[in-house]
Amino acid sequence: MIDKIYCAEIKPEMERQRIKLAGWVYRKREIKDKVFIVLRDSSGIIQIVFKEELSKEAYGKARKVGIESSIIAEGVVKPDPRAPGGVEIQGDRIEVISNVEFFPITKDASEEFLLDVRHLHLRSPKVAAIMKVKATLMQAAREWLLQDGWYEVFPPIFLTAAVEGGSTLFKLKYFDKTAYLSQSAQLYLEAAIFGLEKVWSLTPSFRAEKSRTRRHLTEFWHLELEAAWMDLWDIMKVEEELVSYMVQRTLELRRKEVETFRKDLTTLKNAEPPFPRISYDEAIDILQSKGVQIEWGEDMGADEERVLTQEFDRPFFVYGYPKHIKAFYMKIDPEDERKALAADMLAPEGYGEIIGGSQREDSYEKLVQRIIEEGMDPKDYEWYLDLRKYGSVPHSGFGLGVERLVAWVLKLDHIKWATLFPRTPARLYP
RNA sequence: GCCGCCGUAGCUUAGUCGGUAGAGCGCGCGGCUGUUAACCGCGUGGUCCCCCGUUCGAGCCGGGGCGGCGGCGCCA
Repeated sequence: MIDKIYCAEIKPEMERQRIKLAGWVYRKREIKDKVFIVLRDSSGIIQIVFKEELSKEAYGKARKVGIESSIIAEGVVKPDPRAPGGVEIQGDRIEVISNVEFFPITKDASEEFLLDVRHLHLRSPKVAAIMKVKATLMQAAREWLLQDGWYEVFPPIFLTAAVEGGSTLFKLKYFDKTAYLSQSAQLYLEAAIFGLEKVWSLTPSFRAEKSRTRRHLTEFWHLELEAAWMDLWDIMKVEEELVSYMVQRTLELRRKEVETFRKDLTTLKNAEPPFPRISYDEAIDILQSKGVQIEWGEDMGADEERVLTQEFDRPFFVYGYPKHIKAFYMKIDPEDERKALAADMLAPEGYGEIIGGSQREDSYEKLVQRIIEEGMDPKDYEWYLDLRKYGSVPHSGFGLGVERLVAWVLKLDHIKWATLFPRTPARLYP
């Protein structure tokens, strides 16, 4: 590792100090006997001036270097009001590690082109800022989970057939058998709670749906929690505490990056427990009062959800959905057989669902009945049903879409910007 | 699966009535006493997505195909 300092570490107080930098040429401007190079590294940018009078050799090399070339430069710190950021480097040495003739990304690139050259786009400070925020959100999640006593587990990604509507699963050859890519670790986490009680996992999930929306990817990162002895209300508390900690911690550690994407931090700052809780019934009432055409029993579509999220200035829960629009493994509300003990967490500002959670059906008989009702075969769920045969307990869990959370936190217009190499029905490369 | 839109230079695009395909950016050369995605001048660069048809002549009109984008459904 070379002995260099980061661009962001350079401060006006370091005047006259000699320093070494390594990074990439972000901008270059030539004026008569000077070359201005704005150098970029993972921390930020700094301007280096190469003057012919200071070093003819360095000046000559700097003149020839192309955008995005990798270089090592040396010089002296000099505060200057004309420099971006108020400080610059008077450069007298430059070593060109790898020169670039021409860099494909220029100022008029379309979003589509940027995705075509995503491997090169990743070096932009804006993308780096998103990835830093994503990393910090997950760091915060780990901090919270650790201090609250949750065990991280590592569930399988290869699955056998028939879990929750096979049409959304990616199919692949597994020697002489057929396997599917996991779309949720949930069933496996449910098995894990019998030994560990409170477990979580972070895995990729795959959905073979040709969804063309700003909140769907075919591959996304899924943070899932499952806990024994918790009912729906317990798990909702976990959800709001976790999300709140992730958001507040990120505001603390990554304020600068967050602010480059959103000016108004209100909804983030408001994300403190308790989050508002409204029932599905209340949600329908609100929508009907807003003139939305929706009847009790119908699922909320994207349009309805958007209207609802605009009624809130922080994340909120909708609980008590009709059972027929929810998954078979969710427990039926004993006080109202039409409903499932399910709750979604929706982000405000039009973002909508970031968490789907529920209390799970823990009775063997009822679960078998639900599987049959949904037109599925209990034989396909033998091991899962076993969990209800041998020491079944009340338990609950949820799944959080990591990219969806990032998209809301940074007010991104599409969750694909929250991932390194987005996978959509049409995009598998790069 | 359904609805809508779009394919012209490396990128972003203009292209009138069907008549030799134009610009900006990038890149190259030159200029400029401190630039801020610098600026100025000159130069460089085309399978007009593909096929078929109409026509003396198609980027433009007609038919078919392929690819992509936006939205819905599905969901995290």
